[in-house]
Amino acid sequence: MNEKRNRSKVSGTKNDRLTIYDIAQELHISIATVSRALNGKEDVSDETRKRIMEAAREMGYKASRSASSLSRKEKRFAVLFPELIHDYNNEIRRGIEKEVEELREYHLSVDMLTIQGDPEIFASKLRELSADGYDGAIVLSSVGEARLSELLREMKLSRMAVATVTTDLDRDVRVFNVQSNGGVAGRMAGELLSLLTGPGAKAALVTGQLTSQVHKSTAEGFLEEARRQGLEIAGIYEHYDQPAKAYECAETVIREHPDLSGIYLATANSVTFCSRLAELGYAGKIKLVASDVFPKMIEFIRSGLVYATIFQNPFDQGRLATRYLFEHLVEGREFGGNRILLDPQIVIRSNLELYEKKLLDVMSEDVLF
Amino acid sequence: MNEKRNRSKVSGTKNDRLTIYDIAQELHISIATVSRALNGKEDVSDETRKRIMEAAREMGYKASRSASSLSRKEKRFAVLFPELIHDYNNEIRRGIEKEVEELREYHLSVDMLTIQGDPEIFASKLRELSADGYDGAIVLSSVGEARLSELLREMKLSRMAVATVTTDLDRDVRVFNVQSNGGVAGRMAGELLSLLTGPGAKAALVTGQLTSQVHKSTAEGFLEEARRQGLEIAGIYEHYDQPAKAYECAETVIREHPDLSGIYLATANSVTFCSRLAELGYAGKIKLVASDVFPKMIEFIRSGLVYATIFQNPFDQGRLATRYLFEHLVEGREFGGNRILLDPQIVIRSNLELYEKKLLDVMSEDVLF
DNA sequence: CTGTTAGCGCTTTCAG
DNA sequence: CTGAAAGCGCTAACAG
Repeated sequence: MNEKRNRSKVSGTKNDRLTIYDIAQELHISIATVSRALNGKEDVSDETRKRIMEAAREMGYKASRSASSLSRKEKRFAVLFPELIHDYNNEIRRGIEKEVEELREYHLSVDMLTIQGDPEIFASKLRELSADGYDGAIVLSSVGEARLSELLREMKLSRMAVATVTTDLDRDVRVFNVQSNGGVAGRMAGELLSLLTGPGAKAALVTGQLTSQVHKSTAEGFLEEARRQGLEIAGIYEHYDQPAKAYECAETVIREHPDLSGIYLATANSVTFCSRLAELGYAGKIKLVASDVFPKMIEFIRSGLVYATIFQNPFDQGRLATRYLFEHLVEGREFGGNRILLDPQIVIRSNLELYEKKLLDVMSEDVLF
Repeated sequence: MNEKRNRSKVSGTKNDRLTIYDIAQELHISIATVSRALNGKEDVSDETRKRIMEAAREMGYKASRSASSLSRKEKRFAVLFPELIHDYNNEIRRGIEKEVEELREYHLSVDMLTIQGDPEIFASKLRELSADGYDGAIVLSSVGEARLSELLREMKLSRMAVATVTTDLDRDVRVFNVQSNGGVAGRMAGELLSLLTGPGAKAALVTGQLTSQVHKSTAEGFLEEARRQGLEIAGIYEHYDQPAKAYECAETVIREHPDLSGIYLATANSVTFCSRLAELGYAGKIKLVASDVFPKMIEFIRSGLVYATIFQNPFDQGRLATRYLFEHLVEGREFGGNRILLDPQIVIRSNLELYEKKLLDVMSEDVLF
């Protein structure tokens, strides 16, 4: 059979690796079959496949990523962005691009697509990609999570794997989701705000819209911690990420609660709100805790208008989603439909520079990777 | 010459990669020579080497890590730990082990050594390893940075690359160093403490010993920010990481400054200090900001004895050092003798669970890598 | 459904 | 100092 194999002869390579040759030998079959079985290809009898899988597990076989990516066909996936690219999404994109660059070494190619923000169009694009033989897709849909889930469920994308970042779909139509740990972020904001205003003070929550799952858990975390800290919640305001609404919202909030001590701005798009608040002369008076770090926010913190912001790590979200989808596609890594939550971080003036640096392309390489 | 090469024929592999074949062809030499030159092997004439390097650069050649690690001899390096393994070093070790496991795929093998903490012994061990053909070493020496630097400079470890974590050596005797951004950590502590105590309050700094470079920059950062925030610095206390000294130190501090409002505990080994302070009845009275997260510290924060702690990410320090040393060894990545500084993070009660989880082996996979 | 075989891109003997 | 050739471990045609 595989007689050509004469181990322990050449190269300085140490000879201890367990390969498909070993398991083929053990089972008296060819390496090709082993390879096929291990990669879940169709053309293997159930019987044989079972024996192979079992042997592999028992012998503790672990495929060599190097060898496989050297011979494998290129894996392809697409990234679907909604049309509206704001700072946050842009950071996610940068994270994806960064990781893609590293994974090119392993024979991955990725196409970035911008899609008009309507669940129907997203769905049909996905179906098209699937038909075109794409192996996977990362979806960043801004709206219509429920509707899109429904559509995807109906069409059953043959073999294409879908992952989501920040915005999520139903568990059964995607492999995994990566987002920030909203619950903890909300609680951190609550704790900081209470520290800033003192106990028993009056605080408000300003957010995008609560129908979004991420925003909802952030809000819940905040309210929970606020309660714990004895903050009085004056109200919850949604501005639907529309500047006009946010502008108006700022006025409404202070009109309704002239004695307000603090506000948690739970979404990244609160610039207008902040600016308006400052215009109205509330700069130092109301303590602000915000979300994320983007150029405008850096100014706000530096000037003291905003005391702290909770960084949600969009860059790493993109990066991780890319890597995980790759591992799923190539190595069959499973995620059980789980959400992968990244740690939010507190940014105040003294560590602001670290996050400012991340925004530039400097990136200084660190962590992680 | 390399006639066996017939590109664009087989496999589904896309055909666009620039390989050593291309550059060999271009220069009318063999791929073996190209490979040798690119890897800095001895046996290549200066003339040829120069031509090859230049061609490679011009053509934008980038070696395939997969292909190389598939054929390469195993790279070996050693990790030298000081005898005293406390929580912090242990986390570094875990980080190293984690990364080593991932890099085994790329033919890396690592030995962990525990060394008696004396510069002379460290040096002679390093010289021995170098003679044994080790390609690199990561050093975590606890004391005698200056002396060890001197010894290493004298002996000139043939070709072995040395990297350091946390504790550093002189730039010319190691390739790079990884540590936490002490300066920023100190400033963060300063800002938080000032927020907790209010402006103009009296605060003290308690640290291990200031001869260590990391601790020194942390202290400087703290003092700078304290000044900025208008904190009055009552004093700087060193306890040399000795429990007995720390115990005593707690008493000294409150005796000398009964009106103290806050303390920054700048090193990880301040448990005794904290406990003693609590015993003396100063639990709620003096605001504490500490360093790092380890089991005992988690309790302190949960109970409110310590308000915040600055996490210095030892796990990632170990991990990154390992990866970078690997990249240096295998891909010739250069660091210009630089320090690689990781971002310190603020831990308060509401995000404590995230860091607690990191300590368990759960690690939940996230980031980074 | 299974086996044979030709590489992926690179490094390392082994001969000159 | 340089070249030829044999693999590293795996996958993808291509035959059966």
